[in-house]
Amino acid sequence: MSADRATYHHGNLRSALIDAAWEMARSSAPEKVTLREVARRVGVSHNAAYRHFADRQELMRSLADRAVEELTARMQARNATVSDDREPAEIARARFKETARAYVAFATDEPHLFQMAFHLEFSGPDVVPVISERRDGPYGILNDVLDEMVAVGEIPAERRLGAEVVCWAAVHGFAELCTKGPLGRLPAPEREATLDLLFHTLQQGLKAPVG
Amino acid sequence: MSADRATYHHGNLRSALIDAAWEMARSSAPEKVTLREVARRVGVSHNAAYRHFADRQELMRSLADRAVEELTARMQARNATVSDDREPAEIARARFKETARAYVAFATDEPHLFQMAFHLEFSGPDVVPVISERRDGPYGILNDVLDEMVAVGEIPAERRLGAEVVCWAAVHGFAELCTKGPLGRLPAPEREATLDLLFHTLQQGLKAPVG
DNA sequence: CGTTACATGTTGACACCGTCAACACTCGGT
DNA sequence: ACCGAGTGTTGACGGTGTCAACATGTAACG
Repeated sequence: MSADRATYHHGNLRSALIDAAWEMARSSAPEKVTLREVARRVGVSHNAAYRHFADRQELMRSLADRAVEELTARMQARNATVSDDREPAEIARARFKETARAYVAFATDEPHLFQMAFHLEFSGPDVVPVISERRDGPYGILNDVLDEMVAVGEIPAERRLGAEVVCWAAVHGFAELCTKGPLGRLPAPEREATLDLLFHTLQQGLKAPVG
Repeated sequence: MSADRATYHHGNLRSALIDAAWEMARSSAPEKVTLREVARRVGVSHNAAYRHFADRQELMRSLADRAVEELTARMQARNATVSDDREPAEIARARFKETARAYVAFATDEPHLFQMAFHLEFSGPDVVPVISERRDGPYGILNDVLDEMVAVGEIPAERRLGAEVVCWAAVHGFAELCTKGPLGRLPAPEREATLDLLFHTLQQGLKAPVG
């Protein structure tokens, strides 16, 4: 009865818990997000969460899903900024760069959420099953962008297979090194320059016929 | 005095603790490595560790250092297997591939240790300061390999700057996706094939003059 | 309208964790 | 022989996730 809410029942505690946990996860590492503290912030007793989540894992998985959605949204948003009054090849390259930049920007702007999105334990077993055919989420956007690169002649069709994994690995690795790795204290301008180098390497590398 | 050891003083508890923690970290996620359980395994009371480590963090940092050393050793070992009775360019390419393969193999064979090695919180602030000039550790090996690639004509000298970051990001990202990401359930043969694709893309991409 | 079933929130307990303070033992130098 | 520093132990504290038992509000059905 320490609650300062009007009714005994909260109304929609589930989403309130997720929201509070989300704010918490934004400024702390995932493992610091604690069931009891979340409950405290919502003004509800510890254990109230157990009526809506089987255990802590399930709450965290919700956050992970939300983090992936957020990442997707930011990639899409940046993708949409590419003006289409240029030649197709240039547009395709711009889309490639911008979506990848959004990916890295998310990692550096919201390192904890980024970490969350790729916390294996939390993200369900269905983010991308093996080398999925899924076309939604970050993976789907990347696939679309690469398809456009092929359509536009920037990548030969026979190099398309597996290109999404190569690109994802490269960009994800860069983001990871910026977030938790030795590139963490790299100033933003140098980071951008290095990222451009990465783009250049990928684009050129994907043109060469497979030997 | 629940200890089953002969003397009251252990002898060299510090390294015994590290060893026990190492074995534990090998089969569990870093956050599951617990001071009390480590002490239990060594047959010493909880809190005994505090005579040798300021706190849990310090123990974990020791493990992270050791993990980086282990990774380095495996890369070097694999590097040494490259026979040198071929033409220089081929040798350089082989070294490039083998060290990177060792990196990924470490990640897939010992996912928890790999995770440990790159746990920002644990690894000291000196793994690679910014874009370091350090030549030891995995970063050093990579730099050596790339220098050889330049010396042998596989990479033009003007593309050398930043190449180590690009390669590291790509390989690290691939390893990361195999360990904690959506590539986790990718069968080994396909993983190798995709990794070869990554090598090819990097090698070709690093040849092209920077635009 | 009244009662009963169910969903939801609370309380209290348990085992585990990291950490601190106080105590106990051992050993090396005097 | 003794003392002090170094090392290991005990016990406590607050924090955590989780379970079981309980309380309360809501809705459905008579």
